[in-house]
Amino acid sequence: MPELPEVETVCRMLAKNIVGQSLVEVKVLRRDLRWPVQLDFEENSQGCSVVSVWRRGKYIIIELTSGSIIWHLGMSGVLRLYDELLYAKHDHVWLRLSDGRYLVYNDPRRFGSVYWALAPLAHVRLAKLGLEPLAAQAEPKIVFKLLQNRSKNIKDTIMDANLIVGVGNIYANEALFMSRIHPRRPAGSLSLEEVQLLLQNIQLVLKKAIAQGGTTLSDYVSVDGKPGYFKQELQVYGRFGQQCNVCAAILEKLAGFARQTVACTKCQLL
DNA sequence: CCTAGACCCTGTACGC
DNA sequence: TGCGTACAGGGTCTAG
Repeated sequence: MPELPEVETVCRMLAKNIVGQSLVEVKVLRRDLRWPVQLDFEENSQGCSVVSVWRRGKYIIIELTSGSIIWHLGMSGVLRLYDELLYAKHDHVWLRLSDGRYLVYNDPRRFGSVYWALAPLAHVRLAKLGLEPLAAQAEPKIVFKLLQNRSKNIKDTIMDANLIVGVGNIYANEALFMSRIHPRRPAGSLSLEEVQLLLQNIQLVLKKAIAQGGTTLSDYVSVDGKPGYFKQELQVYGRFGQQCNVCAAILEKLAGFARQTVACTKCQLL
């Protein structure tokens, strides 16, 4: 399941492989993704050339000579380059490039979405996105202020893309463990020092995961079909019932969260 | 403005 | 073996 590091990995691969090429043919095989693919998607994007590929949060922006394609991979979406077109189950969109290769979007669960927009950052899905955790504006004081007066637990709060983008369930679990902060702590109760530590660890875990090509749990592969190698580094996610790598206590699965939450309640204090 | 909870979807894992 | 069910997850929407 693609999180920020996986999306970043895909963007880098795409930037290397498709910039400068034109989209010779654009085909949508299924329009009922998470949001319906606009009826004019093909005609808007077809014939344009790729200027650059970058991301905002978990949204991939393929900037074209006219407008941009915005792609969100959802949970199970995969963008891959192929030398030839081989129709596979759950292929929903493909783009034929001027070098003859195909960029194919496959997504079994169809939680992903794709749009064409003239100004991608102004798009309704992107306009209200929060801070980029790896960018310079993500300063502890700013994040501390964002968390003030919030009673919701810190774990679900840092996963809110309207505040901070790109921190999905895996990395939220990991960053809180690294910071020795209990997931159930009210977001507003964290001190500036704790916020600073948490932010540092969010950045650290994201950077490490990017360096390893992301985390492949089951379905994620990059553009070249290769998995990520961060799974072996996970300290808590998916390890409930196993021993904490720091204190050897048994890791617990905690209730009351939007997503699976695992913590060492001996290391991470309320 | 904030929060909790439902919802979208299908492959996988598990119990009987 | 096969069937049914719970679960996984990001992001959005609705109700309170």
